[in-house]
Amino acid sequence: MSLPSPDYLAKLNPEQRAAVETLDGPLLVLAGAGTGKTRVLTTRFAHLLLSGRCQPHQILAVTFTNKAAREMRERVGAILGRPVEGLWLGTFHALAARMLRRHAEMAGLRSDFTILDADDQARLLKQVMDGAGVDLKRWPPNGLMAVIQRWKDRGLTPERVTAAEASDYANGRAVALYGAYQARLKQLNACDFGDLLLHVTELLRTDEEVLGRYHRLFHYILVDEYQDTNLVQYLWLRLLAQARKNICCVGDDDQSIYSWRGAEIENILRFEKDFPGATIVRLESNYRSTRPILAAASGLIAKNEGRLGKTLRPGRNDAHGEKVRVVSLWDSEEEARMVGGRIEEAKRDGVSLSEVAILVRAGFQTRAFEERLITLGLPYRVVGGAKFYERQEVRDAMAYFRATVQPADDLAFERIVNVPKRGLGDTAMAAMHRLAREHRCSLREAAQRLTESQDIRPRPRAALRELLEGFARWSAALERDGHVVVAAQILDESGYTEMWRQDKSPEAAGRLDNLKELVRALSDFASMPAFLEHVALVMENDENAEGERVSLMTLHAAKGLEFDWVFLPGWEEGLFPSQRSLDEGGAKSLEEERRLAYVGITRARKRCFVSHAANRRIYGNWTASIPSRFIGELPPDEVEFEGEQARAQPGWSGGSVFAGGALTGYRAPRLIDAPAWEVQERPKPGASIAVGERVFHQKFGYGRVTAVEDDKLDIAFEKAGPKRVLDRFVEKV
DNA sequence: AGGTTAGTAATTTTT
DNA sequence: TTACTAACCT
Repeated sequence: MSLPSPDYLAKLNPEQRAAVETLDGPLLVLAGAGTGKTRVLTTRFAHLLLSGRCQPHQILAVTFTNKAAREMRERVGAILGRPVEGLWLGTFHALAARMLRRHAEMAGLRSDFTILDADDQARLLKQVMDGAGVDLKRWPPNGLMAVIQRWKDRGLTPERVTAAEASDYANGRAVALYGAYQARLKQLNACDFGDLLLHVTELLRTDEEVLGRYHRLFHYILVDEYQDTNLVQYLWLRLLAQARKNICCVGDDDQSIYSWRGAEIENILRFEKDFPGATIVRLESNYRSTRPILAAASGLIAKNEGRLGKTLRPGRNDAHGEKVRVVSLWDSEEEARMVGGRIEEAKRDGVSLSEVAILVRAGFQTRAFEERLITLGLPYRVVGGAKFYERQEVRDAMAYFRATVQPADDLAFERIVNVPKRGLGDTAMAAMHRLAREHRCSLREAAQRLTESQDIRPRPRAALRELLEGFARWSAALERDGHVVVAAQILDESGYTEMWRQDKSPEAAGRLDNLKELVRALSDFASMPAFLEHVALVMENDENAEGERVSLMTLHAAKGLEFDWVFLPGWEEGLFPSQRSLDEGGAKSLEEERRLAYVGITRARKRCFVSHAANRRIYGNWTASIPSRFIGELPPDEVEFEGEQARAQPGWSGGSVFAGGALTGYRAPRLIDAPAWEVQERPKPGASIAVGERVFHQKFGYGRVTAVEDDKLDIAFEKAGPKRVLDRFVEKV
């Protein structure tokens, strides 16, 4: 290939170009934040095709999100000047599902197997545990769910779980329960998300013939976000790459933030060992952020031990800019006011609100900011909240569709058999399950038998018969009238829409809208099963992205995004880094929290505000907190401190002290002399307490006020009984 | 069968 | 504080 550089290569910097043009053998591209990772990936894809190395269908390109897959598809198409078809380009799960459908019978499934979502999984596992006589109070199903998922993440079928990998959950019954759960899935012709990769990997591991077919098929493999792969995904990739060894993984060890979901940062750390002779290319030229922002992020992440090492340098000439600002505040309300005020200022200065984001550690933190933004009249959107396909009414409707198409889908049938209320209670359901067990048939067949027996009262029996007739009618109508028409018919004739019409709650109208939207969405698909597959794998979240709005989201949800202005509130010990995370994972988790902080800072193009509050309301009561150690780890020369001085914290590595102070204009005028976090007084002492209110007393605990006389209160304490106390000794809760 | 209440637990969630 | 679940009452 000694032709003059094609246009698409000329646009790359030398390191990017190396990443694109190193085509043979294993390649790891360490792509720092904002270094043009997507460009490299898509250009490489296009380059493979344009250089005549292979055909489109001979490339396996894997992403984690549908969004990333879509983006890659579009950008490759743009470079090639035409849409590309017949690609093996998609998420790990979508690609695994596609493979599994081809070989379903080898995994004990039919090719039309159902993919269960988290909710179905949980219900199924609970049933299995209940059936095995497990004490569900002592051993919550969620606990076992997590254990099983970790096993699946590690490529462990029940047979492969060794003593060393076993869990002491439910007195050592976990593996047996796992086996029972898998057996039940097979019976239902279903699999969960973890199974998609587990089954396929197991197949590739044990069947050379099948493995050989894929070796012949895939000439090149491309992997995005490699730092987030779990063990089974790694095994799957390694098996597929074994023969030709043309695997290119792109990722950033400093942005590995999903270990709690099974991701193993070790995958990327030991790439060179796993793939001998690998080339490593580092992308360190950052085109996104100003120099101070990069310096702050780099200084922070340098405190991590377990990393390959990489330093972001400004790739733009205009990369000077304001320092990262660290703001100290009295309490979380003041913090919300500060952020709101700053956003108003930014807006006045012409910054678009769609270029402003507030990134928090945990979902519940968004609330305080939402309230503040509402007060100020600033439009916002919360990214990653309840997703469309996870809403109750949508899931119910989906269950109706599933039960129509798949008569054996017990989970779907059970979900809606008494929704709307048809008078079927525990007795009827127990009878149905008993019949299903006796005849080894689906619940739907059992229900059929039940309507022919005298086991339940006439009223529920008639209602059940009507439902079953409905299913028969609807599935017959599918062919004739088309899935969109029938979908609407199902929701109407089942009484489901009517149920929400009768509902007086304020959400009812919205739910009816969602049902309409769902039926509309069906029209984008060729058939009902195609739609169900799409929803199971894609779970698209149509955010109301349009319009100028401040974005509110968790740090996790922000990975891969960028904004001109970024606010990072709540940098306090216990909250960020999260105490829970530290308790569970120790030093390793601390490093992951630090990576999360790094992800947060590197989202910012122009301005970045870190803040912490001395007092925060947690589960209703005020708690004092100290600044996050991460604040002390920011390189002091690259940040500017604002607000009340803080003493150096014991745990601070830098030992730096807040400089400056008293320039905020946001700080509440009190307690000027004392460092904010030494003060024991609660921000809201118990003013005007009325009869009937619940209060807390240091000595007597919680109680309810039964009478008020001047400053004296009669309180019925929950533990200590009735007492008379002075109002200043209690606080409202 | 279904609604009410008391008790309990509480991050992050690409598919 | 809220949200969810499991016993409890009607």
